[in-house]
Formats: sequence, C-alpha cells, structure tokens
Amino acid sequence: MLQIHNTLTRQKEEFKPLDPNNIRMYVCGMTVYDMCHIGHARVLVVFDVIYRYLCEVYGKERVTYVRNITDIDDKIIARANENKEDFNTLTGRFIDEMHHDSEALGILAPNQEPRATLYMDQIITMVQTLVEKGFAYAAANGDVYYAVSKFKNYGLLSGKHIEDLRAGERVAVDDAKNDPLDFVLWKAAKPEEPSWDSPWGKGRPGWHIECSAMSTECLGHNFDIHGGGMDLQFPHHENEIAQSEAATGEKFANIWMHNGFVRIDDEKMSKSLGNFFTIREVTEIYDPEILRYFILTSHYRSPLNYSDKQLDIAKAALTTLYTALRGVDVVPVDSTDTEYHQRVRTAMDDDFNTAEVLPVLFDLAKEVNRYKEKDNDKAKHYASLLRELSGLIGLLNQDPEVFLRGGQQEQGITADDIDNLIEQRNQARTAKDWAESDRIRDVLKEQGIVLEDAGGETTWRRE
RNA sequence: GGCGAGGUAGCCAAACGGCUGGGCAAGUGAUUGCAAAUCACUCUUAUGUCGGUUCGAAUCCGAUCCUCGCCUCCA
Repeated sequence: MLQIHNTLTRQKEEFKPLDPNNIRMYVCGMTVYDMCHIGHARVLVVFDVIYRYLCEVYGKERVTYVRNITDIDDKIIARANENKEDFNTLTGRFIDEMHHDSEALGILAPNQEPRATLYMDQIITMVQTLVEKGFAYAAANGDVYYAVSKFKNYGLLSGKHIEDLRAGERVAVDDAKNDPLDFVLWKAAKPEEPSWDSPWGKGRPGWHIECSAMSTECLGHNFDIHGGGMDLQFPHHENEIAQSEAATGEKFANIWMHNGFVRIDDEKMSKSLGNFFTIREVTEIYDPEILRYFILTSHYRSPLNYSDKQLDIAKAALTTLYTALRGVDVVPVDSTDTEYHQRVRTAMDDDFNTAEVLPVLFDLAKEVNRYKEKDNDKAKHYASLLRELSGLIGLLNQDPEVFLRGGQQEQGITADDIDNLIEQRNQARTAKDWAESDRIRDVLKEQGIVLEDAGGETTWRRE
C-alpha cells in the first residue's frame, strides 16, 4: 500500500488514485534561461523515481507525467536582452541543454512537457474566467491581478494566514493593486517586450497562471499529484490552488509533494545566492549516475548537503555495486516476488524511501560476490535481481565495464595501452619477475588505473 | 516577528514506542608472489541538553540550546 506525504495535510496518506487507470502527476519544471544546477537535478531525479515507481505499481500505460517548462518570464527577457538575442533562441538553447542533462542523469522523458508560450489561449481563457467570476480584476496600468481576499482557502497549503502575510512588511507595495497580497495574472507589455494579444491589451502571463492553465489543459480540473521544490510551496503553489479552484470550482491536486533543497555548507543552493554548481560542471568530473546515486541516498524531503566528498563516497558505493555485476551475465528474473522485491516495495511504499532501497542492493551485491566463483547460476540469479531492482530507481543501467573504466572517453592513457601493459605484466608474472610486474602496476596506478587479478584474469578500472 | 523542517556513532544517512539498517572511512583474519577486489569479523546498541509519560523512548509530551528553510524571483 503506497503511502505519500501530502504537504496539504502535513502527513503521510494512503495513495488513492482518482482513476486507477490514469494516474496523473504534474511537476513544476525549469525556467529556461540558464544551465540547470544540482538543485534542479534533485527535482528531476526525485520525481523521476516517483514516476518510475508509479509505473511499476500501476503500469506504465496508466501513468501520465507532465513536467512543464517556463519559457517566458522577467529573467528570460532580461537575459535575452543582455545577450542581444531573441528570447526564443535563448529558451530553445537551454531547453536542449536541460534535455541533455536529464538524459545523462537517466531521467525518463515525461509524457508531456508543455511550454507556457504554446498555451497562451488556455492561459488567457483562465484569466478571463477568473475576471468573470470576480476573483480577478484589471488594474489601471493594464495588469490583471488575482484578488487574494476573494479566495477563502488562501494559505491552506503553506500554512499561512492572510493577516500574518499582511502584517509582515515584506510584501512589495504596488499602487496598481487593490491589496498588496494580490498577485499578477497578466502583465501589460512594456515596449520592446515579447507580448501576446489579450482582452486587456498586449502582454504576457504571470508565472503562477501558466502552471494552472497547463496542468488543467494536460491533466484536467483535478489530478492526483502536484510536485515541485520546497520553495514553490509559497507563493507559487498556493497561488495555483487559488487560481485553479476559483476558475473550475473543483478541487485541484489531491496530493502536493515537495522535495527538500540541495545545500552547500548548510545554505540553500540557489541562483540568487550564487552558490550553485551546474549539473554540467559536476558531470564533467563525475559520472552522472554518481550524482543520481548521491541524490537517492537521502529521503526526498530532507535537505541534502552537497560536497565533493559526498560524491566521492557515492562513487565508491557505485563502484562496489558495479564490481559485483562485472563479468556476470544477466538473465531474465524468474520471480518477481522474492524477499528482495518485497523489501524494495516496502521501502518505496513508504513515501518513496530510496535510502531504504540501497541496503537491498548491497545485500544482493554481496550474494553475487559470494557465488561468483563457486556457483555461476546463483551469481547470475542475484546479479539479475540486482539489475532489476536497481533499475526500479534508475540505477545500474550501464555496462559495468563502461562505468568502471570511467566511461568511453579516453582521458590520458588509452585502453589499448593499458591492455598492452597488462600483457607485459602478465608475462613478467609468469616469469615470476615480481619487480617488473609491480613496476608496471605502479606505472598504471600513477595514471589512475587500478588492476585487479581475480579468477586468473586481470581487469582494470579507473580510480 | 509569523509559519515550518531538523539535530542519530569518525563522515553521510535510514528507522519514528520494544527487535544491532546501510554506505564511506578505519582495524583484524581468510585469499593473493605482494597488492587490488572479494568474503568473514571488529569499530563496545549512536540518537543536542534537561525533565516527564511508559514495563520499555532516538521514537510520545514539556522545557531549553543550536542549525536550516519559507514569508521576495527561486527546484
């Protein structure tokens, strides 16, 4: 029985799909004006694992996963101006980069990836509905605002009270608004800005309305899961609820899921703080799977402290796992209901507890190693289980040789050179010339190549 | 100030009323020409502090000290 923590109720709840034949999940994706950083990697990985598990439980054809792209907003316009390029060129480029990073991290493509600029009609229609229903108003400056005080449940998701928000002096004063808490649905275009025609003149949508319109269009008035980073809880998701529920008169998302932040030295990693690493920077040094593994070592709602040391540890752990798989054929698994399956299911059923899944993988690796040289059939059996269960969370999908040899890229010494040196060393060993044998091993060691003489064969891996 | 999350052995991190999770690091043994890898064992059952509830608490309650987040664009 799958239990999911719901931000709305602040507790774990049994997951009851609205329609078991169509599980629907919407996740707030990226604003594409720059490279993705590790924080983005976490959202991608976390919800990828959730998507994978929903597919496992309900069947892939019964799950619809939508992750949007925000391709028009202030930052995009500002960056495009800086670069003196069309904003579409800019966003197109970074969408490609995002897809590149996603693929590297083993993220499955969502079923739909709506872009705000392609949903202008739906956005405008929703704003219009809100105006007609009295939840929104056009201001003198051409903007359209949502009247927060009209929505009685405002603050339910984030646990905030309108009075508190008003008391806090941090809400920007804006003369065009009737109430400082009101937020913009439609922004009147300034000269030279990209804009779309609307009943209120040329302009562009506010950020929050984009997600309301796209999720409704792709998934319907109500759907099962709405996710995103913790920082979106307020105001973004709060505002989405206000917009969607006011517009449709129906309950919006059933379950709200928020993943914890990635931190650097106990501080949130973010663009505004400038303390971020891009996915690209990290994956140029570490195999992307190492980053994925690192993200899965902690629960998705916990904060995750990023450091090179942690990635080194993740690398060591993955090396152990891949070393077990090395040289063992994978065969179809005969049972899908072993104790290992059950342990993984129990862990995943408990609010996607990936950290609990990892010990199962290590137990399987241990079994593989135990039988590797004694009982090949058993070794194969456990290796296959390991592949299958790790695959459930998108791990260990590579060829062990590729992972252990540090990917296909030839940095420094080539595989042929290594093989030649190993051959020379083996000749020396046959001649019991240990000095020569050790010399060659040291030469390779200096190149970051570690030799392993197991079962009469010499294999190598990069450190 | 309002609201929220958390403090678990050397490091990371699960468990959330009873039954040593796991990884990394370290040590011993087996194995090896020596290593590496692997296996077995060890690293004395660790839970911020002070009280309380309970037969029993890391887990519940209260107090207290720290850390972090949201309240502004942010995954």
